[in-house]
Amino acid sequence: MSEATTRLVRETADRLGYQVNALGKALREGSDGVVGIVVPMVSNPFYAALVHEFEDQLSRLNLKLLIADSHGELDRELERLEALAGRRVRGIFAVPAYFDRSRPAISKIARQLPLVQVDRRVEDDSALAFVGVDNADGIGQALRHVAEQGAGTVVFVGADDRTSVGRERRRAFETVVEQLGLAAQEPIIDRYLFEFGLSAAERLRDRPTLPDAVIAGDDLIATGLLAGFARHGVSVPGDVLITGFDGTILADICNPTLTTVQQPMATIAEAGVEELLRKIDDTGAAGAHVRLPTTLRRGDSTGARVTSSASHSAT
Amino acid sequence: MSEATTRLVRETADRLGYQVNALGKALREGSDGVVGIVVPMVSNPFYAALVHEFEDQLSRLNLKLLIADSHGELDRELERLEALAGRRVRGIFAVPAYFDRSRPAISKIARQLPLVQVDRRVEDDSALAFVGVDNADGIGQALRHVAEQGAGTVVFVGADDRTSVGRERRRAFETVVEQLGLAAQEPIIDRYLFEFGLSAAERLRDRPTLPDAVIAGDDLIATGLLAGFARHGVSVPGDVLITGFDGTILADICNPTLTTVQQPMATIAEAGVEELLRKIDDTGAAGAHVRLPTTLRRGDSTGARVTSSASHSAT
DNA sequence: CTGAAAGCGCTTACAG
DNA sequence: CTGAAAGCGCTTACAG
Repeated sequence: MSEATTRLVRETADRLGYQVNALGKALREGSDGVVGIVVPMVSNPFYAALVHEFEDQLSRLNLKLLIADSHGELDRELERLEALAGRRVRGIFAVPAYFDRSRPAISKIARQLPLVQVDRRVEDDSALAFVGVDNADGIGQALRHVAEQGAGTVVFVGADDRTSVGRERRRAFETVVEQLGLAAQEPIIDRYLFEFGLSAAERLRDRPTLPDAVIAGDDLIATGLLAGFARHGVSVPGDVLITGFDGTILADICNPTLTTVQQPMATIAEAGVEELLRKIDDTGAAGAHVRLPTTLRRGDSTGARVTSSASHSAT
Repeated sequence: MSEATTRLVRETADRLGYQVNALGKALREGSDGVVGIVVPMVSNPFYAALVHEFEDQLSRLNLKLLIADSHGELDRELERLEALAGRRVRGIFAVPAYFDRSRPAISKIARQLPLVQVDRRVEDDSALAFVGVDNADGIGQALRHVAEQGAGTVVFVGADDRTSVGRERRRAFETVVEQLGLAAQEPIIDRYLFEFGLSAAERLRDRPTLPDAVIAGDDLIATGLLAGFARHGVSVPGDVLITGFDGTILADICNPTLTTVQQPMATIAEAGVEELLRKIDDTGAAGAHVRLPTTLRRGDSTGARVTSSASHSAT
């Protein structure tokens, strides 16, 4: 076929506005260039950032991202997973709504197509791939930091055991508190919401004694605590120290800025995509569990930092 | 066909894990139950919230949402729009990256399938549907409010004319300032980023005189200004008042809380879905332009509110 | 090397 | 009322 013909065909196609029908292509080829992700709540800045990173990684591989929101509800999660599977997406990233109750749905879908759990996992998931952070070590970093800042009495304000993340952070808190010989007040447990942090601040203020430091389950709770304490005239870090978890933009926006356990969002997305590609190449591949390290990101909520010039002159 | 047979078929299908292949269904039917949305940045809390509302509205109609991120870049936007069109989605919601340069891509896609512009629009778009807020009135609400709080000199810190929202808010600022007889300092113009607000605060502090109030182009810029002023010891609302725009969760999280122009996210999604359904029903339907009203949401960044009990006793 | 046919999984319209 | 055929748009494998 001559070059001229090729050009003519292309030009005519363009002129007529021809566009490949991705549906026909996908049907013929068994799947198309779409990957799905199911998150509990896109409006949580952590998941928004994570989705952003995944979208970025995937677009380099010419893959599109279909985003679904489970609202953290079991039936919605199943419906979303089945909708994605029914569309024969190449693979699915899932942040399970529940540690225990999401297991059947996640396992079922994982039997049908490549699936990688992200951030949270379900129980007995040795056959399933997972990419997330070392939550226990993250909480350890936060606790050691406030201990160094002089905190003796601490309290955990976080989420319940319904999610793997909730239970991992909560248990790590108890373990590390003991290791460090700190005193722990009764924890306050609910959900990852700003409003919860707000009300938790009130409950803490009403206690006979305020703890020296509050370890929050995530940045939303931490910023809620910050706002709640501000309303009630409790000074942070003057009266109490606060740490968050995730390292979202919220930590910059609040005042004082928040000390938080930084999750490596870009690396999570990279590792997640890598795992998914592995599963796509070899459907029988065992599910690897990837635990990435967190880093402590210091803000002003755990005490004013010694400025670098001052710290130099002190040395 | 007997009931027993029906049941047997269903049970067997279930046992074998049969699942309708949405691809075949879609190919046969010409389209499937998927709607696409292209936003400039999912990690902007405003767009995250908007996506959340759209997802909510659509799921009631059994429609799935395919989310794409243009990063505010022209080529990426075109690529995403074409990918969605190639998949023969039912329709597309688009937040155009540019007022002028996005026009060809948006128009082209809109000729192929139902498309509704959301939040931002392109120029000469009388044929295209649009749903957004009355930005001019929103800026008016903010300016009248700071004027009532005693501000005489004001400044606009917002985004440039590349987006319809940027130009609408900026021009409204100039118009209303004149109407109210306020004095305006030289505006500072860049992009909708927290970091920009941060640097703008520094530039304002370095001016010979601080304005009485800063009208920010959105909540990200406003919270950036807040954080920037806090770092440089400028008191808000003591030394300067600040207003935001959007009404995101950021307005609650910052300290002081932010007075902001609240966009009715849920109503925008409702109206957007309604317009899209109209276009789907009647492809030739003229593109309606829906402008929804904003409301002023008062925070502490424009002066401590008189508490309701105090205001009652004062009356 | 070119061109026509087969088939992905579905649903609708039609023949029996 | 039941069952087989046609066709959505694509790509791959095969016949000419």
